[in-house]
Amino acid sequence: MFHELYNELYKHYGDLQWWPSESDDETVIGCILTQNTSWSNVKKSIDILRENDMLDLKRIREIDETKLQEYIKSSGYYTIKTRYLKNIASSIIDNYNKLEHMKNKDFNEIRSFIKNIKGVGNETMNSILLYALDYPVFVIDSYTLRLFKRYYGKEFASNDIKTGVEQEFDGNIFRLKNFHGMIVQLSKEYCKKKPECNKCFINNKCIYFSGNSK
DNA sequence: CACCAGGAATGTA
DNA sequence: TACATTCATGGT
Repeated sequence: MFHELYNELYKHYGDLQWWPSESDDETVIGCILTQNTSWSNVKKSIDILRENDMLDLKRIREIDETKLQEYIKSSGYYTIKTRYLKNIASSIIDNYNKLEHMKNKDFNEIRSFIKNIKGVGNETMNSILLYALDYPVFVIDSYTLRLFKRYYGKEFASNDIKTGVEQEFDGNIFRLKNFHGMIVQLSKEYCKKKPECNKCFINNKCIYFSGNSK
C-alpha cells in the first residue's frame, strides 16, 4: 500500500543517498542542528565545524562551549543546541566510547538509551537510529503526515504510518532511508508558496505544499 | 512586514 | 493526554 507512493517518488528522484554526510558522527551532529531549522542554515554550521575539525563526537565533548556556540550560530537556537551537542556527545562517548559500538546491538537497549538523552526527541531519535546507526526504522515528520494525508485522502496516526511502512519494507534500510529523504526533497522543491505550482508529478495534481494551508 | 525551516523541553490543565 | 510557549538564525 505504501509502496505506491514510494514508487511514484522513486521514479522522479531515484537513489538520493540520504543522509547527506561524510561520517556517522557528522550525521548525529546534523540531526541535532537541523531541528526546526532549514538545511541551508545547518550546512553553513557544518562547513565551519569541518574547517575546524569538529565533526567528531569526542572533539565536541571537549570543545569550549562559547566556541561551539560561535561555530553553530547560523543554525539558530545556538545556546540550547550547544548544550544538546555536548550532552549527546558525552553520553555516547562515556557509555559506548564510539558511535560505531552502538551498531548491531540490541535494538531496544540502543533505542531507550538515545531516547533518554536531553535534546533528542522522537524524530531526532529515529533519524539517528536509521541514518547514523543503520537500524530499520521509518522517520516520521510533519512533511510525512501532510503528504500521506493528501496522497491517501485521509488522516493517519503517525505510529500507524511508522509501523506500516516498517513492516511493508521489511527492514530494508536502503528504502527506509530513501523514502524519508525523497519526502524531504519533495518539500524543498515544490509548492513552497502556493497550492498550485503546476509542477507536482504525483497523480498530475498538486498534493504537496508547505505552510498551514490545506 | 509575516511566515517558515529536515523539533524538543517545559509548563499548565 | 492535549495544547501553549520558548528557543533564534536566515531565506522568501
